[in-house]
Amino acid sequence: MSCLIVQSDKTLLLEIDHELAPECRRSIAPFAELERAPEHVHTYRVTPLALWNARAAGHDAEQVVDALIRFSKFPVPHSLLVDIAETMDRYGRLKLVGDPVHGLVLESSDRAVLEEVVRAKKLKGMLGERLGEDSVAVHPSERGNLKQALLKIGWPAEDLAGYVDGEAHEIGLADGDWELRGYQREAAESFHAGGSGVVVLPCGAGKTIVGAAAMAMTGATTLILVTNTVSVHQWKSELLKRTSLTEDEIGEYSGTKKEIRPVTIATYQVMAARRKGVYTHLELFDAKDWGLVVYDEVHLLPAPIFRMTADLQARRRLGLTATLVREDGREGDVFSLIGPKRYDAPWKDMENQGWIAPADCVEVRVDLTESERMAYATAEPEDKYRFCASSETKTTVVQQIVERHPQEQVLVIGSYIDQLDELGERLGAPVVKGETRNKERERLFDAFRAGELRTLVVSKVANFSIDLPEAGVAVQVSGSFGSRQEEAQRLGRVLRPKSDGRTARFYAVVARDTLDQDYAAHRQRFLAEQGYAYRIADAGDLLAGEEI
DNA sequence: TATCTCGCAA
DNA sequence: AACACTGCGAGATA
Repeated sequence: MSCLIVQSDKTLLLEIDHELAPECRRSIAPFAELERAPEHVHTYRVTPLALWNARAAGHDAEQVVDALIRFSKFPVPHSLLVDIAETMDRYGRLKLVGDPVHGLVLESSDRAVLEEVVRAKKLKGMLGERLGEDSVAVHPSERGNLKQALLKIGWPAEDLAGYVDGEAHEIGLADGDWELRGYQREAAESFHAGGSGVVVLPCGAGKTIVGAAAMAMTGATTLILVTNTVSVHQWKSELLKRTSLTEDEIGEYSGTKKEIRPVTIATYQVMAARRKGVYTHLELFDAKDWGLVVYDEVHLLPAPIFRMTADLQARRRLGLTATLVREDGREGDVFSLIGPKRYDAPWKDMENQGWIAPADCVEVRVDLTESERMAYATAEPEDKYRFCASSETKTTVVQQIVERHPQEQVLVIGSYIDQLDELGERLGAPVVKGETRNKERERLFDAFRAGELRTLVVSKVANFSIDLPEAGVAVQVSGSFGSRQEEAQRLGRVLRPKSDGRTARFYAVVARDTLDQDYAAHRQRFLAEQGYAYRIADAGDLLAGEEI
């Protein structure tokens, strides 16, 4: 009848072919993380961080328990339900509040918890004078570090200490031939009500516009931190288009320009740049009395920016991202330093509303040749992935795939330059890689956009370049080991809605029975969590002319 | 002053 | 565990 097996080790097994599976996935996604996603049964894990995010979003333990019981095939282990209730109850047992006399105070209605915390070695030096049975003073400069440390020892504090307003600066949304979409408004409102936190939206869903709406609601000077200079320019032009802000109210702070204006857009790199061990651009944080700090692509936030953010806890902070997963496992630091997840729009919901195109994902499995198999077996461990990912046979398969879609524009994406050069030659398509001059990139991207170029081969530049054109079909031939966010970004390249509503295709060409296959499985996890199922096809069938 | 090229860090 | 790509900043070139 039902589709879920709930185990006492906090793993959930979901039978994905079951008719209730999509509904079940949607119910458990807020508090469970996808761990493994093979063909028939997906494994989720109920993690503390996911439970706390759910809690911060206003879900209570009862809702979580209900979801598990509703979909479970067998009686749910009682110990697990107790554990979930207790874990969720840990969030907010401690509260950080502002105090007119002591500045910042950590308080708890549970004295035992406070005793435990006061004695914790990891919190040494962050706490001040004991104010009473249920409260202790906190050094204001330790607000961020304390939250980070409390999360690590399993007692995440709810931060109710409020924010400085910052220097007021009126920002309105521009009138024009556009409207804030429903989910964008909800996201901005949900952020504003929470004060700080993260908004998760798929690529192309208009994160910049959510940022603009949040800025309008805050009505204060804003510092926007972004990953690269292309993004600096994109934010600026988008803000000019969508808000009342004018050219001279928006500053660029990067390697080449150092403008500080009521709204300033800076790169992470310039902030993280050190000269002889000292950060040279810290003055930007104090240059204005910022009322809001926006962190674009928060899943890529570099370590030094985390450290600086720990000192900015009195300012409102908005994190924007398409995937909250970080390959370095610092999700907890995002939670404690930027804030909990305030809004999350699953990709499939966006698809149902027509904001992104439906996509058909196919994993094409290729056999290594006899000689390749031998070479793979004897290769040094550090060469193994590169070798199997760049198998000769893949080139022929990619050629076939491109021929199968004569009406579509195709992007071929990979990670190894040798392989891509070879592919470019065989397909008669230009290759855009790191060494391609900016002028040349622009020319090729324009030609592709204009439809003069049907096929384009791109390297890892696809991970950074925002003005890369979109396509109807993407073929991935190799990836950065198991990077989930890279996979998500690459799929994003085909998700712009098509004028006739047709489905996009995403092919991952993978060498069978090798490391390539293992990494591919790992990369697909995030997208599986979003409801994308990969069909598995055999390259032999494809080459024999069969429909796949 | 503007633009390019390079080494470096992450 | 390895590769590709990026931005910064400084020095060179015009």
